[in-house]
Amino acid sequence: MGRPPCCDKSNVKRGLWTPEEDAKILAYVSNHGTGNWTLVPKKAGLNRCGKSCRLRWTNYLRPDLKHDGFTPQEEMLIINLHAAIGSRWSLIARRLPGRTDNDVKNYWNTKLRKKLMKMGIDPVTHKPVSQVLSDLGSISTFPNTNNNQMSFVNNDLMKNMLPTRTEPYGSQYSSITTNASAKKNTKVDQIHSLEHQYHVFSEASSSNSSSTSSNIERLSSTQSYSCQNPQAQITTPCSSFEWSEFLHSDPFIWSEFQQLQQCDMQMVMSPLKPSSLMQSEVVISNNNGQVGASEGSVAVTCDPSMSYQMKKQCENHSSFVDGILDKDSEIREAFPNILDAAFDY
DNA sequence: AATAGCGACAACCGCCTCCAT
DNA sequence: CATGGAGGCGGTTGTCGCTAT
Repeated sequence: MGRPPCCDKSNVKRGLWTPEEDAKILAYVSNHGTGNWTLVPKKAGLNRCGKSCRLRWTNYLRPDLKHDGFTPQEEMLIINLHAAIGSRWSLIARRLPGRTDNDVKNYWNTKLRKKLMKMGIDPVTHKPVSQVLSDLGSISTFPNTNNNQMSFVNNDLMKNMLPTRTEPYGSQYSSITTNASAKKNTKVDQIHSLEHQYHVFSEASSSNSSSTSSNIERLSSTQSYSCQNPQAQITTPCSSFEWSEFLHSDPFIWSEFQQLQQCDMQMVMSPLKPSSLMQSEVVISNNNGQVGASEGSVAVTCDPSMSYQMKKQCENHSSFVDGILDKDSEIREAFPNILDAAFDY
């Protein structure tokens, strides 16, 4: 037999918390600490569900929480992490001291997602819209599904498809797209290769979303994941995904994140990108221009001058948009009829 | 002044995994 | 071993305050 119910759901207060209720929670936690939340309502004299008490504490009352606005650095970190691991808000929040998963989730939904869409970036895949449309075009013969990678295709996005030049942005995207711009003369198939690698990772991470919290921790293993998402198998020929491969090419997610946290915030803004891009381009530095690579890891270049260049790129907001437009041109050259293609949504 | 529209954020809902019984 | 609640999580809804009309 299981445990007894934590509370009578039909007989507990719901809705916004009063200062008095907050005070009771705070008093209880200061005396007894956290844990065993089912007992908290009774012991603290609250007519609330224990689960509700726990949420109130973790999302609002915890003394280590920040209640001020998100900084640009935090904003960039959220975007970069979302690009890498998707909407694992609790994992993202762990990288942001004083922020909760609810904070991050709300900030993403109310601000960042719209911001990216306005810039012509698909907030799901973090790719330029035209690039995603080309991907969609290539799979347009398949039946419509609930694949979340297509979920962005809505009127709001379509209205904002074209990148604007007014939105300031210093980010990974600046670096990504500047590099994309630098690769202007690379062959189309090389571009496709990079896109494919990115796709493989995106699908691998999204296809395991049901196991949420443990995924990133598992990154330190060399376990091989296969694509479980049927749509992923259709859209990408990913028979399997080697986390070890990804780790060796991505110093950000890979093991020593704390090391990165000691670095300059510009480093934190370094992109999470397809492996072949990462290997030659990621530059990480701290104030001394030094960073130690952990055992068994790929050495990470530390170059203060490069960090400075990144900063300049970030300050130069137009470079990001220019990069997007350059990438756009590449795609349009490769798929001249991309915008004429009929899509099945 | 009234109110519709919107953004921000707190809180809830439903699902999943873990674990006590 | 089976059951069912606790805790954790992401998605969604509700509420409040501000602004435009």
